[in-house]
Amino acid sequence: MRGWIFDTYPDYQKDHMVSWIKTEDGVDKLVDRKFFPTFYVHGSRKNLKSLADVVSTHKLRDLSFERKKIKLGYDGKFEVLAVTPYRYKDVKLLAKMIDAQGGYRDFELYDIDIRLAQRYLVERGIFPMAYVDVGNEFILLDEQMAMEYPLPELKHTEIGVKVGSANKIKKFNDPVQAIKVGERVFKDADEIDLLRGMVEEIRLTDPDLVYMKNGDSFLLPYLYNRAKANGILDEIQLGRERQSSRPERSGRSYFRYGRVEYKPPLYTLRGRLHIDTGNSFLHMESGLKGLIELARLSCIPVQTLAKLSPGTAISAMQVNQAMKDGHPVMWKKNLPEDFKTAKELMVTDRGGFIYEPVVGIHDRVLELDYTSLYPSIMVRFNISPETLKCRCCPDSKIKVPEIGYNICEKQVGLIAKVLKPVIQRRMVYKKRGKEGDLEYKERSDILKWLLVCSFGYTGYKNARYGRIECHESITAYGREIMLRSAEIAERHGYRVLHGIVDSLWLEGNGSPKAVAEHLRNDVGIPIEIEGVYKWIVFLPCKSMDVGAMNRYYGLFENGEMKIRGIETRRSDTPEIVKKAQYEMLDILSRAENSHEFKETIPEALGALKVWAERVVYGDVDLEDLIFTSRVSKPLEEYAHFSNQVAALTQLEEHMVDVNPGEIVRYLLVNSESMKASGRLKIADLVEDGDEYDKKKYVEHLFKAGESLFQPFGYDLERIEEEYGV
DNA sequence: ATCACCCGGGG
DNA sequence: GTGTACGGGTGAT
Repeated sequence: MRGWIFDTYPDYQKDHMVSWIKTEDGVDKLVDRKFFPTFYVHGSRKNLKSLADVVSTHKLRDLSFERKKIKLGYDGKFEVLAVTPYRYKDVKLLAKMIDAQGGYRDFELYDIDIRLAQRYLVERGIFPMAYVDVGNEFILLDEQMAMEYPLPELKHTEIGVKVGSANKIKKFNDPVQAIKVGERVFKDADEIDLLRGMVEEIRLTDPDLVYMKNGDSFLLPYLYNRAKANGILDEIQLGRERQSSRPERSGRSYFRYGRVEYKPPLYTLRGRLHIDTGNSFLHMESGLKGLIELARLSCIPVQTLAKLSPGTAISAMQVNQAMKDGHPVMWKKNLPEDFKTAKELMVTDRGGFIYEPVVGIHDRVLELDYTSLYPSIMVRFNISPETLKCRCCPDSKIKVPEIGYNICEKQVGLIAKVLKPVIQRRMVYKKRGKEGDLEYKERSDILKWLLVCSFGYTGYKNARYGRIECHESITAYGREIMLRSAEIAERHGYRVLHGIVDSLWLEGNGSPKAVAEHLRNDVGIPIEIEGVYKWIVFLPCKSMDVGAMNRYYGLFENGEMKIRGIETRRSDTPEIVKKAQYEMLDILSRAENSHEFKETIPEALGALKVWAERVVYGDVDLEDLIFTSRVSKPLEEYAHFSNQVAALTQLEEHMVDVNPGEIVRYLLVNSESMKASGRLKIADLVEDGDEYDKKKYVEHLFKAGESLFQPFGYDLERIEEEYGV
């Protein structure tokens, strides 16, 4: 049988691996009962010996002493205890027990926390969506690094549900009103019939992919709950075989980069791929073809990958490379869950190149970006945790600028091995994508995110293959390159207006192409002309009179605008403020230069005044006035009576639980009220004709005007005076 | 003035 | 078993 490895996952009840093979005429389920993961423990000989005695009292498949290359970048072997647990779920349990036994100090554990499917695929030498011949074993008819690969035709459908709730607060207990499966709509019937109709439609149309918006966060748990309430839970089968209605992993709130996030329970389907189109970052960013490309590279099956972040994927690729090189993977407890872009990370850590912006408007500004500066540095200078300050090349000719660390000359580091092909693939895909092929654009887009996040995963001390010295070295090279670039630009007649990490804004009459070409040749890292602005405004901090690093807006020669840091870009800005600010920007976009820009300001503020009038006279869609905000903790932990507290209080009265990290939506009724019900109204309860805090909304509108025009003498006070209603 | 708390990526 | 950026904003105390 020939086909594509469509999905792979462990069955923790039966302790075998399941693969679904998509063939020309259907889908086949394949069970592999011969896969049993082994993990390794390293410690002193004495400790290992006594550990072996303890561990051998447990039911195991195998226990032995072996020699393994546990040090990355070193081929010498060390004695380890190899443990093959009896059951899949015992890997973590035994590891925890052993770790505790050694006082969290005596033992180093390896190959504990690798996704089983990923490990299985790597050990079998296959990968997701690989074309294979399946007999007694997998015979690969495909290459993991191939840039052209055949893919099966995949049938897809989308499920959507209309909830019959009394008000707009959707609850798990509200009955189903209608269900849409692809083009079929089930409605005007008993709830049981609606649910059965959906199941039957899925069975008949037999899709490979099931898209659901908020499938994890609402739809699937809701449908299971309704089926249960109607006593037909066992009939709800949306996959290609029966499965539990319980999620793969339960929901949880967790702390990530200074804020609380909520990850809902995750639901997978057996034999089909469920993709939550509302919650899959990778799918939203790139689409199915991007997901498939990354699944192939990372050995994370598509359905799983759809729920993960780019950082997790890059980390998986590093793990795979280590496994292929014969290195067991050190157990890394409590990895950061998600990614942060190089810009975010670097600006804050003060490691990246920064040239404080010259506040105000500037004409004819050239923006140059190194698209993959940090990944390129890692590859070019071979920066990796094991190559940096390596013992084998103390006199290496490669020395990190400013810091002077030596870098290995003898072997290519893990990070470079992983990133080099990613950079190369991205370049090729990007080119083809620009020629109009959407599939290549999707692939290029997903690899872009991989590259953007790769630095965070190498520089961060908590990352699996992270090392603080890597972080320092990459930024040191980055600064050197950017300073040199600025110098070269100046020789071309430009003046640096602003610079940050990998971008430069230049004012002057040089030739953009000539300077970019010069930089490309001199630095040897791809640089791109982001564009030439007819004009660009760098904004100051509202409180102090210094340039803010990431607040600006400008108009490119092609008519597009680039906007950063102001209200339109924030998720907690009500729609009406965004609309008003967009309208002002739209009016400004007719200005060809700074002179015309300044003449246009009154017209833009006039438009703002119209929005303020609408607010005052009640000529607004209440939906446009809704604030959206994420809550960071449970109600009782808040110290101040903020809008979030008022919203949470009101929701609690309506018996709605909000997990830390989830959002609340509300209409501001009276910002001065110290009572929850007086302060605001939950968005789902808002009705036509509801009153709202006109004064406050007008103030928000005018603040959005201030954001744009503060450098031109229009502060809040003046706008209120001249354009107040 | 100081403290508390939220956002940052894209569409 | 444990820590968690930082600059920029708004709003509460």
